[in-house]
Amino acid sequence: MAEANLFHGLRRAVLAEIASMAAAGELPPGLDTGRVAVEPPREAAHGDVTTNAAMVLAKPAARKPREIAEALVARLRALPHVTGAEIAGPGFINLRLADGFWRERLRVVLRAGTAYGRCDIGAGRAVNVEYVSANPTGPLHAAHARGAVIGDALANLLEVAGFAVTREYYINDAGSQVDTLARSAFLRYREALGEAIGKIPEGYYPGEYLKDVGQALAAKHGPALRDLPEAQWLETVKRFAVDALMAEVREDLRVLGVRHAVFTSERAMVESGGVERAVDWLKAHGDVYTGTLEPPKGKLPDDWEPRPQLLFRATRYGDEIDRPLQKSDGSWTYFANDIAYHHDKFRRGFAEMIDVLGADHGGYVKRMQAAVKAITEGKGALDVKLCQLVHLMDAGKPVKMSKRAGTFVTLRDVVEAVGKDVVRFIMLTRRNDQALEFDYAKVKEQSRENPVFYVQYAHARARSVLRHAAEELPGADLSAAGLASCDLAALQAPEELQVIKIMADWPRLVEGAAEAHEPHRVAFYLADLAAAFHGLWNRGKDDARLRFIQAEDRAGTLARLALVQAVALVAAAGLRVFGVEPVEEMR
RNA sequence: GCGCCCUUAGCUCAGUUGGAUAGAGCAACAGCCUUCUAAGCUGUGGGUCGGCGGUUCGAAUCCGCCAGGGCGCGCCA
Repeated sequence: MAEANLFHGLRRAVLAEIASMAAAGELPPGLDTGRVAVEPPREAAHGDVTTNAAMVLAKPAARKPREIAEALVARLRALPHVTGAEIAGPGFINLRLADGFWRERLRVVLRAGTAYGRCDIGAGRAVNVEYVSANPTGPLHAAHARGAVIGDALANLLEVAGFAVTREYYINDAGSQVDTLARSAFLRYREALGEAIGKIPEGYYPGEYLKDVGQALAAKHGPALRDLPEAQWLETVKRFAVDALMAEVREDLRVLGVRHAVFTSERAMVESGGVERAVDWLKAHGDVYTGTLEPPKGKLPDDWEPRPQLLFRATRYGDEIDRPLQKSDGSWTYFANDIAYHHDKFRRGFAEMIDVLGADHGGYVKRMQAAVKAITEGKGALDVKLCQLVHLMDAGKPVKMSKRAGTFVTLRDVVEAVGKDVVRFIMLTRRNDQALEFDYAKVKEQSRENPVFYVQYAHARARSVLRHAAEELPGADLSAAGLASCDLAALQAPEELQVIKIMADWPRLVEGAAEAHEPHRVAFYLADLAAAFHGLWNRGKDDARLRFIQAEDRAGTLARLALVQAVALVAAAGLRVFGVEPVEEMR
């Protein structure tokens, strides 16, 4: 089978020519070619392929870029499929490839079918992607959807790139927030037993959703807990409430189409001695000491007093200050627990870890990366994807939310309003570290400006043509495999070749996006593919020769259907990375 | 006050890990189309890449300082 990423082969060909130039004495031997890039040029006008080889080699070879380029371009011109090679700018070499070469790429797409774009840069390495990890103190709200979708799409992308991915959710069920949850649930329990509880006091979770938990507690325990001192009901109620809310969270995630393979309980990890294990490990490596931190610069916390405490030597691993592991009451800080959690991930075989977190964790990244470096002796790597805010709008007006009043828009509200596929796609139309505007009205609009619609429409349009063709050409094999072996000579128009070139770039895009951990690149790719396909379609309006189905031209029709089939395949492959169902028709 | 992230066309955003004359969609302007296969098409104008320095063949991209916005700043998670 032909190599999916055609630029790999081209790069090898360029390097082979460089080697033979060295052998012929035209270049010094043993040059480092690591920085030689062979890629599509930014501008289509510059040809199909560009390489910076002459410029990169100029310095080590002590030659002028253009001199090297002259010699190299003559050799590249002789390569198979190369129809043009020229030197441009400061020493770029631009290549043009034969139309026939591109037509053959179409067969590569069709033969690979739904597997087109898969690659093996991951080589089966284990990667742990942790995402959502919201506190189990309430239903997921709209902002959680972004992290959920980014994490899920990134996991899909890494799978396509050949990694062994584990999707993980960290349940923060150990801290004081779940104590607050338990007290709030207990209040609702008393309410369910008929007591008038009045206004929910400050410091409790006011959300209506806790009424159900209170009802369920009352149904299970009757009045048995009501008159006990807190110490005797807290554990029971906490566990019950956390379980109930995690069930809600899982349901929210299911509605969004997000499924984690592993749920790790912070509490279970702490109770099993995970923190001691991790801290002892750090102690043994000299990364823990008892010391007193300088007060933070600027405004002091009201109750600041210098206090010796157990510290992690984060400065040794690139952080600004050393970080506390224990609170004043001797219990572990959240950070200590998180070190233990990442230690645990590493022990489970994950050297590569990705945490998808909210932007409010920004100040936390350096210390966690320092900790991962320490706890894995430099063998592990942690990438943190911070997700910026989502601004919910409706027709340009902000949707009102108040966390204090407990009136926030839930994830489920959003999914019910526009559908999971729209939520998923839109959440991926911006880089994770940029704020995103989510406008109910705009995301449902059926227009060029709405990328979900535009991309889905391209897929639906392609599928529609194939359905139509099946009626026009009874008995023809219009499957991808069948069309892969038809005569493609009719594909001559620049618009047709342009669509093929974009599809030929899909494997390269997957590699780059997977390496950079940037699923949003897929959204922009799909929009480009859709634009080229719609453009081709529109050209068929004025130029009948570009219409896909032409009764009097069976061979040409089959060739164009091969193109259409490939567009459907690639669009579907991209949408599946997003966990979005490609639609057969627009409704 | 300190740290992290962000700043690209009037607006919304890309920019392939340092490449060429910085791109796309809206909006604006100028035409076309009014019916086919499915909710239009073509063209034009628009930029100090927040600012100033530095690194080098080459910077939106890397480094330093400054400005503006967001987030965070021991005993919240």
